[in-house]
Amino acid sequence: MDKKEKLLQTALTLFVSQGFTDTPTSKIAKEAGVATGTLFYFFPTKDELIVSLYSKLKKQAAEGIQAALAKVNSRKGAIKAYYEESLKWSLRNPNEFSFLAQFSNSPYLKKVGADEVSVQVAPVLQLFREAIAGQQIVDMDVTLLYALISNQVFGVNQYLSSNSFSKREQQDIIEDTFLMFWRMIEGR
Amino acid sequence: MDKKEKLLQTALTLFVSQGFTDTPTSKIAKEAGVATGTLFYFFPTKDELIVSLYSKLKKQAAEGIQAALAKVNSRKGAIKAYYEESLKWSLRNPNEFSFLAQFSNSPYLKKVGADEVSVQVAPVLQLFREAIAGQQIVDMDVTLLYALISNQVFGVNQYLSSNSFSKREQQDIIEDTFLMFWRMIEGR
DNA sequence: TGTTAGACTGACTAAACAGTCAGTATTTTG
DNA sequence: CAAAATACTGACTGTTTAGTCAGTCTAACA
Repeated sequence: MDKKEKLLQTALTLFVSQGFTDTPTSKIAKEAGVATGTLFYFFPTKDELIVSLYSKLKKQAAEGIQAALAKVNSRKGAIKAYYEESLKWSLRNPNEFSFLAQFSNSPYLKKVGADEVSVQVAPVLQLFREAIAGQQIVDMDVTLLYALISNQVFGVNQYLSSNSFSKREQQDIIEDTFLMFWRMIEGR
Repeated sequence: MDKKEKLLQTALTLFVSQGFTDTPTSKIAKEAGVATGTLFYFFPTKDELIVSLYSKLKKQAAEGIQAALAKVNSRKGAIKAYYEESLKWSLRNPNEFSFLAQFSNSPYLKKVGADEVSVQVAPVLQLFREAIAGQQIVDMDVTLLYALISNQVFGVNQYLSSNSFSKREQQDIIEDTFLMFWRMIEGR
């Protein structure tokens, strides 16, 4: 496998289990089966490795979720698809999700361009805007709606991943909590 | 002032702006106006300093919020009070809140006893249990309800603190979002 | 007043770490 | 094939850092 890719993958595992700063670059290189110099050949500094990993995962997540949106036509269906796919992605990729959570609550977040973050968010905001225009949901700042849906996804993920449910039960909880979310934001 | 207290306070500020591991103990001591040895006199290791700070803040937050609960009699009122006070505390204490968020998403969390965490949560779970028994809200796992309310608080805090609203506007948003939350969880 | 205990000091050290670099292997190109 | 560019190596270094320790200061008590 590509050594650069192997480094990112190893770094992910180690970062999730020990945190950014308690994971020495030497250990990442060793575990990935490459020389220390190689790590710095691809990533000039440790910080750039961390930020690269963030960008890669964020993009990866967004693509998977965005793909599911395309298959839907109704507006409520699109928001539901976004909710469901976000949750399913996070359950399928617990390490990736945990890394993103840790990163987003750390001072590293500042090292990422604000526009890089907003690009991923834009399509969801658009979805909310259309639903407001169509009077399907309450008329409020779409960034607040985005904060609400993201954090509900986060909370339900927390709940699902700290219990051991069957696939069927998970699916039910995902659907139930989406209906609750929809009830929360729907107009009237 | 108490040097131990001064150390905790200084550590908080530095941790929030630079992260745990990019804040050397030497800097904490210097900024707090004490010798390095003093820091290790009170906290045997840096990790214990971090965990102590977590425990202190968590307790502090819980007390403030719990106090407001006592003044309320109705059940919906109690849940509303919990929601409002949590948000207000987090807005009044942004550094403290940011530290707790960072800590909770870091591998340090494992170093805190599980029961220490659950003690703070118990009264809220009880509140939900009673509301379910009284058929005021949907009958679902109270820990899921807890995950939902906590994360909604977190999301609304995020929104409020990244915009500059007047006190009045803040209050309105807090109340509106609580009503939405209630609509989400109320039984039929 | 002398004794004792806790608070506090800061120069010091041993270990760990990010990043370098001079050089070797491998692949691409002309 | 030669030459050039790129991928990769790992021993090494300068710096930073958590934590130590031998000893000082303060206050209370007997």
